[in-house]
Amino acid sequence: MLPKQTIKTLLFDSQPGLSVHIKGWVRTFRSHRFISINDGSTIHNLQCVVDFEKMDDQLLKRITTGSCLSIKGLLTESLGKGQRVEVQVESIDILGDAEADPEKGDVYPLQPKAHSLEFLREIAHLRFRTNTFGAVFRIRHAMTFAMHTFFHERGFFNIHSPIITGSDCEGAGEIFRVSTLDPSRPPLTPSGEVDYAQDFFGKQTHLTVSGQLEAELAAMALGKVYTFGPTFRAENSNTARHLAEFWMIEPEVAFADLNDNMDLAEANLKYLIEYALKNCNDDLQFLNQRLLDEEKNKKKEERSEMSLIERLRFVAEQEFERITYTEAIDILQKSKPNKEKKFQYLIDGWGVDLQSEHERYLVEKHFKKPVILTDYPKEIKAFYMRVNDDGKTVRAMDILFPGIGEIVGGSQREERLTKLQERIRELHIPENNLWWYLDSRKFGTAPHAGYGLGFERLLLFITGMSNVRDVIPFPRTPHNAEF
RNA sequence: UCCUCGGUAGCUCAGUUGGUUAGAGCACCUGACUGUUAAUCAGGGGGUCGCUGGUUCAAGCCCAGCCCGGGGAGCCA
Repeated sequence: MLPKQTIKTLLFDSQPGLSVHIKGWVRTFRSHRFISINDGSTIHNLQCVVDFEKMDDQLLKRITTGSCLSIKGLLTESLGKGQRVEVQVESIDILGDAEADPEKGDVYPLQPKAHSLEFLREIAHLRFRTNTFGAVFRIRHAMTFAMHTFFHERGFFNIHSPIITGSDCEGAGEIFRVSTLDPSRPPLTPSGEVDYAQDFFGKQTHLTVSGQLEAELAAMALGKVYTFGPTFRAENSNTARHLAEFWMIEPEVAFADLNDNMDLAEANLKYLIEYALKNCNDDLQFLNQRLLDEEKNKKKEERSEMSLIERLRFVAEQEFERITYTEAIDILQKSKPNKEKKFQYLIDGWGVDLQSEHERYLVEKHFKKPVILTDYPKEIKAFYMRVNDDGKTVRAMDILFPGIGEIVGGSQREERLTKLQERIRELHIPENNLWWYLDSRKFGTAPHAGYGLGFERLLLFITGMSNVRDVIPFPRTPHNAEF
């Protein structure tokens, strides 16, 4: 039976004298007397005190780190210093043992000590039970909830864009094919190619790389929409910022221009940060301390100027710096590292794409706050972005965050049919695959804008973790789909 | 995919110019103690040194290939 009480309510809202029935997992068992138990409702553990002289010795021996217990007892004021209340144990049922002795079987791998994140990644099925990942995934939930709240409060409608799609048009990277054909003996056409007409959908299909194009169609009727779903990229990128399966939020707004788009994105990010500060305080305090402890091992020069929580407050309060690509190139060209040739890629003129080192310089050294870059050269941006009157730049915007880089990428969309077709031809995109998208420009087209927000990158910033593989429960990366 | 660093006990790591029986802390087992906060104290068990091949009288250490992981880069969110 599900207990009515959680450790969270017992620790913070309950008074001594209460009868307690609690179920949870043992974190530590000290001095044969103190069981520290956690049920996931909060990062804090409940201390359960047993009178070992009255308890069965065989039962006590089975109370190991990781085992699952059902405990009945009385809530009392704590005699010790670490907690307000504790439970005087009356009875214990062991719901699940966790072996600690290697001679008796497979040992529960988590110990009451700090483990490396790399080790925990290899036991992703158990890492939920650590303080760090408990905090991270409670915050991930809170951010999911806050994301929907943010858009709902502003009159947006959530659109479920398809996961399997038949259009390979955005050029947003390599795709994962979806097929039910037998890979070893696929049906062939007379000319010897794989005959996808006989495949499940009667054509080639793949996992979505973005819900944007579908969201644009919905925005041309519902006005303000957003998607929030998984996205798949089969790119062989091995970095702390990339996943083969990640979650993206993509708002799309009719009658909005690039300035509206920037306003929305900035408000969106600040709302989430403020929500976390307000509602995830315990977990953030823990992650804050975790980072401080980690920094103690670093050299002074490598330590960050602000703690996690200070950084969150700072970004929530700051106006993001808004500059054009052209202005950014100017700043970078005149910058010290460019003049002293410290950049690996020197900025020698207008038109080149910015590298990570340049984005970091702008955000972390020059402005020292989030930066929104706009109006990039059209050559380095996607076909659907609205061309400016200069004919050279497009109404694109990227939001760059300290320590993370690009967290948002968006644009005002090209709503003029002929201009859009021009761009499609310039980039040699097969137009007939996009007939449904072009229809939105044929029939009642309207100016509109939107962006994509990488959910895991946002979580990196909010939790202070440094690898996206540690903010998604089961990361999918090249050569890794174990769980 | 490229560059770079690494892989030694269940975990975190040390291991000297190649040289006898590969160490420590935590975890585990036995005992002591009992209001602890990753409890403490004493004793004990635990190793295919990532894999394969090579050099050498001798390889954890040197060389080659492969596998796995971290960091950085590219691609991007």
